[in-house]
Parts: sequence; structure tokens; C-alpha cells
Amino acid sequence: MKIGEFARQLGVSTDTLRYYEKHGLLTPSSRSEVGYRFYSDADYKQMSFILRAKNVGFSLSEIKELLQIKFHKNQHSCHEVKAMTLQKRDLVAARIAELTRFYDSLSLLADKCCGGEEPAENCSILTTLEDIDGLTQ
Amino acid sequence: MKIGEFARQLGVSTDTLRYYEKHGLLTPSSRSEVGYRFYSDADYKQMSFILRAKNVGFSLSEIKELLQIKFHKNQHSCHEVKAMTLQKRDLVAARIAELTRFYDSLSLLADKCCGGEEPAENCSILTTLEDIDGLTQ
DNA sequence: ATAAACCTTGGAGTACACCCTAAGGTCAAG
DNA sequence: CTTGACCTTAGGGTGTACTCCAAGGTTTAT
Repeated sequence: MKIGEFARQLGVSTDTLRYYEKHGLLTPSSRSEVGYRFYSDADYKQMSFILRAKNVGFSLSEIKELLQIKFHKNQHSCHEVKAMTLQKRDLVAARIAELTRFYDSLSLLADKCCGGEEPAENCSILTTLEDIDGLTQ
Repeated sequence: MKIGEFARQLGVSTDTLRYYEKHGLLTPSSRSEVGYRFYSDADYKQMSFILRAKNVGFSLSEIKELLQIKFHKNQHSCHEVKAMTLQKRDLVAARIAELTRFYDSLSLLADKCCGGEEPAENCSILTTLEDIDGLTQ
């Protein structure tokens, strides 16, 4: 699949794909004789992985590290690969925990608000927000 | 509290604090006669809120929107304020769901890896990663 | 009273993650 | 066989979120 079609299917720009290639995130599996990029199904899977990771807040360099799990298979032992996977998993767990605190804060705010048509000036949601950090520690 | 001490307590730079002020995220509650910024306990709470939000992946403009819940109290009805809070909460919930899928993927990877000292070449963790997107749909 | 450690504004520089344009080569349809 | 839709590289521009001066004023300790 050429870059244009590949980009369309994944909802990104061709510029983004060239940028990712330049920065070592996704190299198309082959090139035509005149140099056109050709993307395979495996490339599609990898790009989906990259986009999902980006969506949950990983930076491109973090994603590159995640991909190292795959690319370093000859240089590293199972033990190292597993350790890295678990370390990344812990990072994800920490982010989930923080987001959950945030979710609880916003739930608390919503619960405390009457939701009526009057101006929000006297609504407890506001004073609650002021203490949001205290409430969620 | 002057900017230097405030920055130290929160683990940010004074430049960051001035940047946030310029972009409407945190205006110190007062200034000295010669113009020194003074930060209050309320400012501390707000800054903690900002940092927590940043930590879980909100951009500064998203955080500014979250803070509008507080600042728009006179212009908006309880209903509007509550709707906005719930909308932001849903956004957080979606992000948690995605991260959870990610967590599960990484768990699966770790479970499938023997973790031994041999090269990872033959470890199932690698082929699993190649299918990670399929596995977590 | 003067040095060190603070503070001010303004503006320039940086890293990340794109996005756009130029100048040109390739390919399929009519 | 040419038009239009593709592709190439190189390089410049943009928005976000800082980060780092420079030039000067203030405060505190000795």
C-alpha cells in the first residue's frame, strides 16, 4: 500500500508518516524501484499501536522505547525484555491511578452541584473545586 | 510567599509560574508595592490542581477550561457548570478505559514471557507484541 | 555600604510534533 | 501523450510549553 492510501486508512497525514519514519517509529517494509514507500499489514498494526499509545498520553520517544521491546529481541535476554515490559506497565498503572483520582474529583463536583437554572454563584460545586486537591489526596 | 519560595515548594521554575500567569492559569493573589508577586494558600491549591491535571495528560488550554468551571460562576447557570463538569469527567473516563486496555496488553505480554536468561528471540512476548492491537480490540 | 540573593520585564532560544511549500519525478486514464 | 493525481526530498513555518538570558531594581546579611 502506498503512503497516501495508508495515511487515509489510519487517519493521519503523509507528513506524519514521513516524520515517524525519520524518527525511527515506523519504517515502511519496502520501497518501489523509484523510491515509493510501501506499507504492509504489519506496518498497519505497528502504526495502530503507535496511535493508541499516543492517544493514552505517551510521547513519541516513550513509544519508541515501547517498540524497543520488539526490536531488541536479539540483543536482550527474556529477563530484560520482561523487566522492561513490567516497568512500562507500572508507569501505565500510575497514570491510571492519577486519572482515577481526577475522575473521582469531578464526580464529587458534579454530585455537589444542584444542576438547576440559577446562577452558579452559590453552588457548592465551586467551593468544592477550590478544595479539590485536598479532597482527593 | 514570594515566587522563588513558591516555586521551590511546588517543584517548578519561576519561569513556569510567570508563563502560567501570562497564559491565564494562575495569577498570584497580590503584588508588593514594587511589584513582587505574592502567592497565597489558595494559589498553592490552584497550582497543585494545575500540576495534577498536567500530570494526567491535560494540556494547558484544557486545564484553563477546567478552571473556567470556577471562574465562570457568575456568567453561567448551575446546569451549565454541571454539564461541563460531567463532560470533562467523561473525557477522563475514556482516557482511563484506553489506558486500561494498554495495561492489559502489557500484562499479557509479560505473562507470555518466560523471563529467563536466554536471548529473547524465541520468546512469545515478541510475537504477541506484533499482534498487540488485535489482542486488545 | 556593599555583596549576595532575591525580584522585575522583555525578548530570544529550545524541544516536540507536526504542517506546508517548492521543485521535481511517476503513473494511470482518456 | 498529456493531464492530474500521485510520489520524492529538502527545508521552512507553526503551536505548545517551557527555558534562558539581559538589564536593571529590591532586600537582607555582614
